[in-house]
Amino acid sequence: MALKDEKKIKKSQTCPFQEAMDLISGKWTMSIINTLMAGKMRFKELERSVVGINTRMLVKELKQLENRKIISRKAFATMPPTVEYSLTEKGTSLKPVLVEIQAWAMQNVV
Amino acid sequence: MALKDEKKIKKSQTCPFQEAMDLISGKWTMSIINTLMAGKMRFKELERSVVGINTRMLVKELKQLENRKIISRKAFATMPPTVEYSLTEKGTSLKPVLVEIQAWAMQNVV
DNA sequence: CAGCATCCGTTAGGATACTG
DNA sequence: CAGTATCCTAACGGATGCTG
Repeated sequence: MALKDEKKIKKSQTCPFQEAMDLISGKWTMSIINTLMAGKMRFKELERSVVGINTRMLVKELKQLENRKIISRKAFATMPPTVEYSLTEKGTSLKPVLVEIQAWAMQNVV
Repeated sequence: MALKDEKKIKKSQTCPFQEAMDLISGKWTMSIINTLMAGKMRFKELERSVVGINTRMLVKELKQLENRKIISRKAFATMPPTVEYSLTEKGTSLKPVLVEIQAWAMQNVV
């Protein structure tokens, strides 16, 4: 059976900036991307690394990020299954954004 | 009477990064900040500049941003009333973040 | 392990009428 | 003009059990 929580990619956003914000928004999105900046990671690893997230949210985010070509998913037909997530070129290019947010956070939220 | 939609500042976030993300997230937040980068603006001006937003959302965002010291509000006892919103030092310091997001948006979302 | 399904409460966001 | 109030819907997010 198909998925229940099928993702609906919001089309027809106004400007690219809004679309970017739409992507960046989301409680866990940037944390996941940030975590993946360190290198590829398996599902369970991510679940442990991104403190506080739960399975459903992680699955959801990963799917959305995959759809948006921010991350890529590689599954291996092992038993038990192995799935590796890593940033795409597009995903990696978010690094400067991440850096600036972190810099701002350190200086201001303290 | 007090406000109905009283803002509840989410306390006890984990790390500063999460807090920053919590601030940045929000459909209109960055657009408003971006608009205010150009200089101080009145309520109605903002409502017109931030395309697609409605009164309730603008009020809500402005209040939240004021609470977080990102913008400052100056009201003048004229008739009809005049209220000017402008970025604080803290708000202006978000400029690099904005720049990076926009750069990324232009390159990737196209 | 990787993940989908289900139940469920909370928040975000939208439309719009109204007031000092 | 600068908001407030009210009504509503759609996402977001959390907990947890189950399966190939």
